[in-house]
Amino acid sequence: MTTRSYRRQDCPIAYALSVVGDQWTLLLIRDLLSGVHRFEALQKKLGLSRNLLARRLKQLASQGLVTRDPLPGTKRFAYRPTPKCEALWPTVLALAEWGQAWRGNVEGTRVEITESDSGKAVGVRYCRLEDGREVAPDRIVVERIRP
Amino acid sequence: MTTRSYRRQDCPIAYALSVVGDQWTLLLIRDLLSGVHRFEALQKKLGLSRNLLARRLKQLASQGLVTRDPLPGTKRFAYRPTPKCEALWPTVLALAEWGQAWRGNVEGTRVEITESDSGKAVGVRYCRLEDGREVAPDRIVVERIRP
DNA sequence: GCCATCAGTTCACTAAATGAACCTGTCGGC
DNA sequence: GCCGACAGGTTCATTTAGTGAACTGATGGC
Repeated sequence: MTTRSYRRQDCPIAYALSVVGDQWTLLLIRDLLSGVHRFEALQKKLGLSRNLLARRLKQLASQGLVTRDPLPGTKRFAYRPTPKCEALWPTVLALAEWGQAWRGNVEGTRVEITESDSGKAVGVRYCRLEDGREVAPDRIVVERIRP
Repeated sequence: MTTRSYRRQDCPIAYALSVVGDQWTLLLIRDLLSGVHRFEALQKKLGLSRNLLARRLKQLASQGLVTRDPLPGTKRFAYRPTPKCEALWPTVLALAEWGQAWRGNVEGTRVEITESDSGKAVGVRYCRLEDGREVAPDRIVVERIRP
């Protein structure tokens, strides 16, 4: 990736954006996470230039977000998300919730999150780590701690 | 903003990224949300060109994420986040958590989320909407519902 | 053997970001 | 009432990044 000036910022958000913060990467990750693993399929689904897709995949591989696995018996490949990539699910879903809530009354495709066994609706929220209870947005405090 | 091809995708994530998905916007929002409201201060803190900052602020204003309020008695302005912008807190904090967890053992600045009255640690997690109980990541199912 | 598909690469072109200089208005000092 | 500093921009030349089309080369099905 490029050496943007914000990479030098000492901030986990800046770090995260230096890895996944360009125009296509989070959309690419959305598709990798939802089971699209092949070059052609990704290119067709996203509509970005093959050129750039190849570059992005290399970058993601070099950052440890995807692996490039040869499909057995062929010369073809599957790009599979690693745990580092899967850990972006909450980010992607937080974006999806925001998009749904604020895109106006466009009746488009929705993203629904449910609990696997009960089928009950789930959202990306704040939780106390201690006991897993939800905390309302107006009761949270965000601090930056410098080492 | 530009008319990138992914804007035409019918997906709330693509919509969200069409608004906040470029290189600087989420970093800009991080600072707006943490109380930096002035043009000069934002430019110095972020280090992006004044040029581009002016453009991004206009775009964010036109999308309803910030207001440009004249400061009383002066010809100066404060850029303040609207509720639409504040609704991006979970996205920003999910990115921060990911950045912290995966940037390797760099001992840099951390972002800590706590509950205001108890001071207990809080994280961005999945919660059942019904009763606000945390749901483990391996028990969630994500579906796209087409209208 | 032939055409289609997959996984790229190369290249010319366009769009966007960068960095520096410039402009205007205000305030404070003197 | 002149000077410098600062806030909040705009303009412009240069650099960098993204786009789209064409090309390569290996497989695979029939």
